[in-house]
Amino acid sequence: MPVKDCKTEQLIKETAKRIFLTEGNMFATTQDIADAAGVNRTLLHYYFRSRDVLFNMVFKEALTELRERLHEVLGSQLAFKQKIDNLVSVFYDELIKFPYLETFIALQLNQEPAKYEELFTGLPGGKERLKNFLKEIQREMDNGHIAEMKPINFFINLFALMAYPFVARPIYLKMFDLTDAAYNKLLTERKKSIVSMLFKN
Amino acid sequence: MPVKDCKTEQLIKETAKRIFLTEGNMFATTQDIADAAGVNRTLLHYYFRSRDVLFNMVFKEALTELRERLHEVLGSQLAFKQKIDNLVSVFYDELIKFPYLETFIALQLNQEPAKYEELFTGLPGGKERLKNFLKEIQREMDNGHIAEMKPINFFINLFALMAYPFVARPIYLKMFDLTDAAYNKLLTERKKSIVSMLFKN
DNA sequence: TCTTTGTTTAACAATTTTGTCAAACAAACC
DNA sequence: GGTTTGTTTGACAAAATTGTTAAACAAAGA
Repeated sequence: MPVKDCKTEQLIKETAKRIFLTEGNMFATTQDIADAAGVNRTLLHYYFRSRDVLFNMVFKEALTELRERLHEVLGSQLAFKQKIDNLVSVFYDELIKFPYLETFIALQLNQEPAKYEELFTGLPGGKERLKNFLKEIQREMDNGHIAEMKPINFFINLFALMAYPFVARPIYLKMFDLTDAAYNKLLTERKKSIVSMLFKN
Repeated sequence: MPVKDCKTEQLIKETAKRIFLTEGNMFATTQDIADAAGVNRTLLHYYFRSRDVLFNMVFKEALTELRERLHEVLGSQLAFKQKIDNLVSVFYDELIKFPYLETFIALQLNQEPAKYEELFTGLPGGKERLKNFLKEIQREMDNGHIAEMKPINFFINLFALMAYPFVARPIYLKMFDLTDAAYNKLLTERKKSIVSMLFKN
């Protein structure tokens, strides 16, 4: 018998990830994905049974990976500012790979909340680590390092400044007649300045 | 003959707007929309010919309205800070009505750029007004009122801080176990603080 | 070589969604 | 009342998409 190589299975999954999360094509059909992967459409059903299973697997994997990386950063023993620095780097890496991950999760979570429940409760200690991070934020405010606000608002600001420019890229390309390269340069410059925007100086 | 009342036509369009842009259900079928509007599905085709036409009309109308309102604010003769204040108010109003408008435009613009071309070139004087606003931002930096950065980054920051919390609402509801009411309160608080976040004090 | 196991394919079936059409209907106007 | 014009409906057709099956195929081991 031939060894289970999983090569085709992996190829299909990676292609689906690219189409859904990198290119942001929510409406891609099984045929679209099969074509992009260069395989027969039936293989998609052979390995994943249905489009829905593949769709959810792709999200679950991508979000789990992101969550684990952020979890690690938040749990590190670094100084606050250094921690934020790492967080920006880690999240930027993810955004470059999957700029539409957050958008899709948000849309899906709105449509079928039950289905994605586990994605937010699956990692043990996640809630605690998040709460501790909010406390850390509060401490930094008390120390006068960052402006006074609800810690959760600081958290949202941080992610807004990182994620939004990736999601809204097509709009700003059109709006300001920018090339992809020019926009990428802008994103790189932003990366350096996000931390300084959030801290008092 | 009966007077053309357009009542049903309007009802269908408003319902589609609600489903697509307020509830964020991109996958809604013609049947879904007809059911939500309480009309026969054939009427949707009678008035709009196809799902695609309706889909595009909904976007075009919503975006055109938003663009005109922003255009007006940008063109006003108010002081810079007051102008930003107005902009936040206007954009917040739109986000409450259609939180998913920007997301959808971004996704669609990525998939079929040609189709949405006109939405960005249709308003005469739009580009100039935008350029002037960027110059205004530069002047404020020169005067030391806001931190030094590329004006376009100030622009993106402004919209990131406004729009992202609406788009990512479902994620934060889950992540921090918040009720809709609590999140709305958060959004209201943010509204007041967005301006102060962007300006030196 | 023959069997076993897993992979790939084409053809087919089922389902879902979209789009069409003719007929029924309702209101204004003669 | 009958005509006209626009509206609404159900039945039907077409298209697109998903899912299934049986058979061909390939590689490894007895």
